[in-house]
Order: sequence, then C-alpha cells, then structure tokens
Amino acid sequence: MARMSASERRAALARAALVVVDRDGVHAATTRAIVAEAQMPLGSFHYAVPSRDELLRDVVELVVEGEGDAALAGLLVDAAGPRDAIRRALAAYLDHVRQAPGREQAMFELTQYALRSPELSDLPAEQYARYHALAAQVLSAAEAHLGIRWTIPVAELARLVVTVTDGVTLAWLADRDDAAAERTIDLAADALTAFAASGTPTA
Amino acid sequence: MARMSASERRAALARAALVVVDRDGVHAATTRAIVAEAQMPLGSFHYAVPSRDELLRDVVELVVEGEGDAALAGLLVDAAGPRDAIRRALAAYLDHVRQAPGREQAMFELTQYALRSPELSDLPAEQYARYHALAAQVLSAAEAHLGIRWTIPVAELARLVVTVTDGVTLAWLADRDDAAAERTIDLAADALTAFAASGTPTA
DNA sequence: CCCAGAGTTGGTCAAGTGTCCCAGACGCGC
DNA sequence: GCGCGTCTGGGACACTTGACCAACTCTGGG
Repeated sequence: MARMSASERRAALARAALVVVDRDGVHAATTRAIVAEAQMPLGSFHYAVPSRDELLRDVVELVVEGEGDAALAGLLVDAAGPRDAIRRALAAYLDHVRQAPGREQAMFELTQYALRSPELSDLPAEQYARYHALAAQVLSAAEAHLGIRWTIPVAELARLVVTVTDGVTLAWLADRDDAAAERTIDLAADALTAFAASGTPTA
Repeated sequence: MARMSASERRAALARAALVVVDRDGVHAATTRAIVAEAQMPLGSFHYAVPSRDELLRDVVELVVEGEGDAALAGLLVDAAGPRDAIRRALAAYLDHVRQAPGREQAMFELTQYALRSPELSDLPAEQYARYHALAAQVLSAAEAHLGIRWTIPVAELARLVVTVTDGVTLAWLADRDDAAAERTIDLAADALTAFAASGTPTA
C-alpha cells in the first residue's frame, strides 16, 4: 500500500465507505467491506479511524456536501415565471434522486442509524439544520433570480421545501412511480407558488 | 412455555419484534432479542418462522395497521371550516408521532431495510400503496364530513398528503423541533386548503 | 549515517449472529 | 391407553463482526 498520512487515509476510507453505503446500505458497511472497497488491508482501518461509528460521521458530512451540490443545481434552470421555476427546480431534484437512488437512500439510512446510536444521536439535528439552511439559501437566491418576494419567512418556507423533497423522495424510493412523483411535484409547486409575490425582496 | 400453535406463536413473535424494533431499532431486532422480548426459548423461533426476514414481513403488516388507526383518528376532530380541519388532522398526526417516535422511526427503518433486502424488496411498494390508499380514504370521507369537494383527483392529493406527513415526521425525528414542525403543518394546511372547494362531492 | 517516530500489515480474539438439530414432552383421536 | 403428529427448548455450529496487537518497514531530520 502506498504510504499515506493518517488523515489522508481516513478521508479515503470515508469516500470508500460512502461507495459501500450507496451500493449496499449502511448495514453492509462493515470495516472489512470498507477496506476492501478502498483496497487497503484491514489493519489500516483502526490505525486511521478510532471506530466504525466515528467514520460514519465523516460519511454523513460527505453526503450533506453532495446534497448541497444537488440543491444548488436547481438554481441554474431558466423558466417562464415563478411557478415554472419552482416546478423545474423540484423536478431537477427528482432527477438527481433517480440517477443516484442509492445515495439518497444512504442519506435516510444514515439519519435513522444515527438516531439509534447514542454516540451519533446529535448528528441528525445538525444534518437537517444544514439541509434547512441550504434550502433557505436557495430560496433567498431565488427571490433575486425570479424577481419575487416570499410572503412568509424564508426559514419557514425552507422547512416546507425540505419536507416536500424528503417526502417525494421517500415515496419514490418505495414504489419507483415516476409519473406519480412528477404529479406530486406539480402539485407541490402550485402550493409553493402561493407563497410568492411579485416585487423586489427588500422593498 | 405455554403450549401454542405455530401460527399463534408466529403472531406473538411478530408483536414482540415490533416492540424491539420500536425500542431499539431494526438492527437490534435479532432472533435472540425477539425471543427474549417474547419470553420464549430461542428454539421456538425457527419452529414458528422460517427466517428472520420472513418475520419482518409480519412486522411491517403490523406497522401499516397501526398507521391506519392513527390516520383515521384525524377524522374525529371537529373544526371550524376546511382549513382548520386539515390543520387539526395533520396536528393530530404529529401528536401521534410525538407520543410514539420509535414506532414512526420503525416504519422508516423497515422500509429502508426492505429496500436493501432482495427478498423483501417488494414490500415498500406495497406498504406505500397502502398508505396512499389510506390517505385517499380519509380524504374522501373528509369531503362528506366537511361538505367540500377536492378540485383534483383524490389519489393525487393523497400522495401529496403522505409526502407531507412523511416529510414532517422525518424532520421532527431528526431535530425534535416541535414549534417548527407545527409551523410547517400550518403552511401545509394552507396549501392543501387551496385544493378544496365548497360544494357537494358528487355534484 | 542512523534512529525515532510514523505508517503498514497479517494474524488473533471475544462477542454476537442466523440457522439447525434432536431428544423429549404433550395432547388429541382411535 | 396408546401412538403419532405437534410442539418444546437447550445446545451446537459455522460464520461474521469490531477491535486490537506486535512485529515489520519506511522516511526524514539531526
């Protein structure tokens, strides 16, 4: 094995662990499966990382970062009016889920696992705070981008948006019904548009 | 151990398994933990049930039934107008989640676990079909109960409702923010009210 | 050059897992 | 009363898991 500092090795293990979780689920992400994915000997694991749970912390961090990229991608769509923009942004998110279902499922599995693990029980709150902040950021940017003003506090709307994306994702993962998911997004877009008013944000 | 038919024992094991999953999570629901909860010897397990995964099927069934009771409870609230009724019904669901968080988390964990398990991969689709049907049933009953008419097909609205409840539940499980969850429900109720029109259902 | 500290690695251990087995106990129909 | 099929339950097995160790190798600074 190429020589590598402990912190580098830890990062490499986290990336390998994410690949395993994505492909086979959290319960399959054993120390042996992770080092196999990273093509390392088993001994490397506990030299670079104190425990398996500790590594999962890093994996959650990776997932959150990845989620951020997906969310910001929704901003890039150009649309005719607020309603169309909202719908397209949500549709872009659904596309992301469809193209990497394992990744999205990994997010849920990690949250649930962390909630059950005493040593990681603080993670989910932080994880969702990041999601909500991310959604708020996107919504704020949308105000300027679309020339609208949200009629309720962005933080509250952000939580509603995350609620919708989580709910749509969960149902789609379960039944893989593309048409139904798109229809739900259409309805959600209609509903969210009701919270937008024309005008400059800082009027 | 009291003498018991195999099918009775299987049902008792399923109930015990649900208790364990509720309390400690799916990953802790080992054959030994389940028989301990049911106060049975280990040997009883594979006499009554061919495999652990097979038993989890029964557990999912129990969870879905329980979810049905919670959903129908929302119908019993009396309210001043459609919007208030919707909000109260969603709030009632949130109360249910708050009083039995482990149960709701069990639902998600079982779905995720089943998705990863080849022999149970058909379960989530069926599970969510039941949820959607249940929501549709409640929404249809609400038409008569509230003297309104939904302006879009009930099946589509049902999926949106499940999306909202799932999303709200997931976020609350993660950060336990009661106020934020209630606020999200208020907003969702506003949004859903937009799909209700006054009038008789079969006009 | 050399040596101390960082990194590597295969082997090992105890704990826990799902599943199976089989000798025995029980109860119901004949 | 008797036998047979159903049920009981303790033990065992093969396997996986997270964690740890001790011996080895490398590398860079003095």
